[in-house]
Amino acid sequence: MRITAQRVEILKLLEGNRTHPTAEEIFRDVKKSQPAISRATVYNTINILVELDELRELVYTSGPRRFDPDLTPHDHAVCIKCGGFFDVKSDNDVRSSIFIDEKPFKVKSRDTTYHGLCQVCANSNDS
Amino acid sequence: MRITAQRVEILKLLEGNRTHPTAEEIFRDVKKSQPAISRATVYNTINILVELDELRELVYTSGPRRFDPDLTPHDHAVCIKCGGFFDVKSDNDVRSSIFIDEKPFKVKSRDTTYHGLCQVCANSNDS
DNA sequence: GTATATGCAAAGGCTTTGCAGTGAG
DNA sequence: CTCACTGCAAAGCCTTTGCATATAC
Repeated sequence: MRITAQRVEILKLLEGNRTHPTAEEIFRDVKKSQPAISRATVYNTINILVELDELRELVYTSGPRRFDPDLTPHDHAVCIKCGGFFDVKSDNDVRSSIFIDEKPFKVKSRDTTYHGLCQVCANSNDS
Repeated sequence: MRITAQRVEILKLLEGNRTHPTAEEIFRDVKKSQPAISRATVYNTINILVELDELRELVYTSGPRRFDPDLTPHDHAVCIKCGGFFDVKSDNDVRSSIFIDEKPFKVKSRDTTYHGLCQVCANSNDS
């Protein structure tokens, strides 16, 4: 994997990023320091990082993919009203093996997403 | 919600269906009994059923949406090699409330997906 | 009768691909 | 020097939308 100026900027932007950005958001932000960058480069780099397990692809329903550079085990919560995407501490261990019809399934990763209402939306009264 | 021949056939097809079909697969299968049905009708019906909580939209990464008419609490496992999609018994309860920065989040549903290798793929030796 | 559902085709959002040119190693 | 990466534009996949017609109630 070659180190290019574009990739350096993408990595800089992702480092410590807790906003769960979409590819489009990454593209928009990297454009500030790399005005000529193309979406293809962003998608290409993201896909390589996910492939290398250096970037986590989030798991949820609907909309564009979101990415998370935080590789420590944690879950996520999505507010069904405002769309907010939050980190949640895991309360159970990742099991290395589960059984399906008594046949073992070798777990590589586990993704848990809660769907519901965040505090702000739960307390607001608009329809 | 009106009962039309198309909807009856879609519901028949989904009833007891454990294949986690995509909209395209539902379209293809319903075509057998309703040759003139359009994708728009399938998508429309699916979306209404999901909205009414009569059909579960699965949560996983990549590819088209998959649907599950089994509304009892259970998790899923996806084989990263063959793409197989399996049901998994849940081993923990759905929590009705979690905390994010000490602020409550009202959980409506929880989705857990395991990514890994199914028994067949774990035992095969091809690259 | 009338509102809702249908089928079709077109458009839309997100992502990938093909290709010629560029630049890291 | 060479091969991987880039930017661009086009295409691709999945889904939604607009509209005229059909049909459940």
